Amino acid sequence: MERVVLRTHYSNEINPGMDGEEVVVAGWLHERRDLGGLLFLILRDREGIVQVTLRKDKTSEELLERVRRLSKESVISVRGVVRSDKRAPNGYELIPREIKVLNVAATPLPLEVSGRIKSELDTRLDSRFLDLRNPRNREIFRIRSEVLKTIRSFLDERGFIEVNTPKIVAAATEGGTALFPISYFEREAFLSQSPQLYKQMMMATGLDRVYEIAPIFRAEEHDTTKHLNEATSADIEAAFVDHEWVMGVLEELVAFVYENIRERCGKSLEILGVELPEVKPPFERITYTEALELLTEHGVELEWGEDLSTPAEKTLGEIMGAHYFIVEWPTSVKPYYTMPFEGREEVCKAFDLMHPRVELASGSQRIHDYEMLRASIEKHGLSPESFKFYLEAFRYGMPPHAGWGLGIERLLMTMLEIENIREVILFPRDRRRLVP
RNA sequence: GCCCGGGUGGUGUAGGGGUCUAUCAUGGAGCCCUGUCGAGGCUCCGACUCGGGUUCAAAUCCCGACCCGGGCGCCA
Repeated sequence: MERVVLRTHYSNEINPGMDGEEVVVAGWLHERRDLGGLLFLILRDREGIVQVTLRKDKTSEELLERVRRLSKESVISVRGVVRSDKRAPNGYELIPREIKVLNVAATPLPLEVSGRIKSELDTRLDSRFLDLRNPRNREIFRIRSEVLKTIRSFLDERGFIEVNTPKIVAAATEGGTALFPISYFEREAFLSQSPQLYKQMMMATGLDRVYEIAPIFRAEEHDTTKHLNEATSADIEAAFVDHEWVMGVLEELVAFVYENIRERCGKSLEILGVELPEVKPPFERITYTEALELLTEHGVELEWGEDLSTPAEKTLGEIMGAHYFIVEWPTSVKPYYTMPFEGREEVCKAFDLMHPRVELASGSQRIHDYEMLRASIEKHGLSPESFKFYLEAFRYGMPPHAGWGLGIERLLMTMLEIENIREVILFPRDRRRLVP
């Protein structure tokens, strides 16, 4: 049986030097320009566009008829001969020998794929598959893929082991954020808000350095351009190190991601119209108390012990102007597993990595002493009983350890200067949106 | 959840008591055109979120619902 070839080349694999060669390209009918005796079809694939040129006097009536009324965004495969011509886009065009119509697109389209008429985000998300045919929107996801690869290779290089922890968990273990309850056979369970407890338990195994890139679920009813109810978190945890060490990993990672994306995603960045700034570690560090003083100087008053409000975060971002760390947080605003400073228990070894626009990551050195952790859980008004499975790991030899969690969507939106976080995730889940 | 703004053809918009038989662009249907590249020209098609109210008259004003955007809150 003969194999049907629907594609031999992507559009970017063809050049004017291939004049006379036969190729098969496949994609979507981006545009049709009928000049009467001349008909141009613009085919779009993942890598760009190809012009297919049909001359009325040199093309069979049958072929002309097939494409003349073909709707935009229909799927076609074109077998044709490359013809070098400087009048054509990219310097070449295809003279078709055969055009297969693989699927006809219905009309009218729910949005303008060309991007000539900008649709609202809501309209775009309703027809996300079409929205992502627009190169500008699609390239975000190429970069996203490259960012994830970069993070993996960076952490692999440093001896981290990738792990997968459960996303269905037994209880609202950490307190704080709201969880999504689900039905788990005869019991109630929850979607995991963070791999925190499990990655810490990994420190009691001897795996030493672990990371996980996975979804996190938060049932908060936030309604902003920087929150999602299902997001992606890159988490690390490392044993025999302190918070300073993991901060170093974090800032070097962020800088490496910028450098790598600049190097490997030049074309995508160009399509997005983004020029990545130089990001050089070490990032500036300010203590929580210093942050409050800075804010006071700029007319934003906060009580010591309060978490930063959105306006405070914005003002600080304007002052700092680049990535920075906020360190030495009040112990009271950070979770129970955070290690306080010895001798001044009111502050702890926690840090937030900030981009001028938004918080990117937070982490800390953890409490590794069983009794201390137990006491801290109680102090936070939580019950050690419900943390038994976690606490057990601290009874039989838990090394000192530290870690952080980095929001992938936050990283992407700040890197690519995208206003709404929903744009950097394929199918965002927010307060109102569950479909598609 | 609170505050502010909004909902007009498939998409994006103009219009803010009668002049609306509702503007423009894009799109769709069709015709013309041999070098388009946001092709061009001509013809046609297609809309006032829903429910109540005010008024001689409502896309326009009022009330409610639903939906959208922004700001905030919530969120280690």
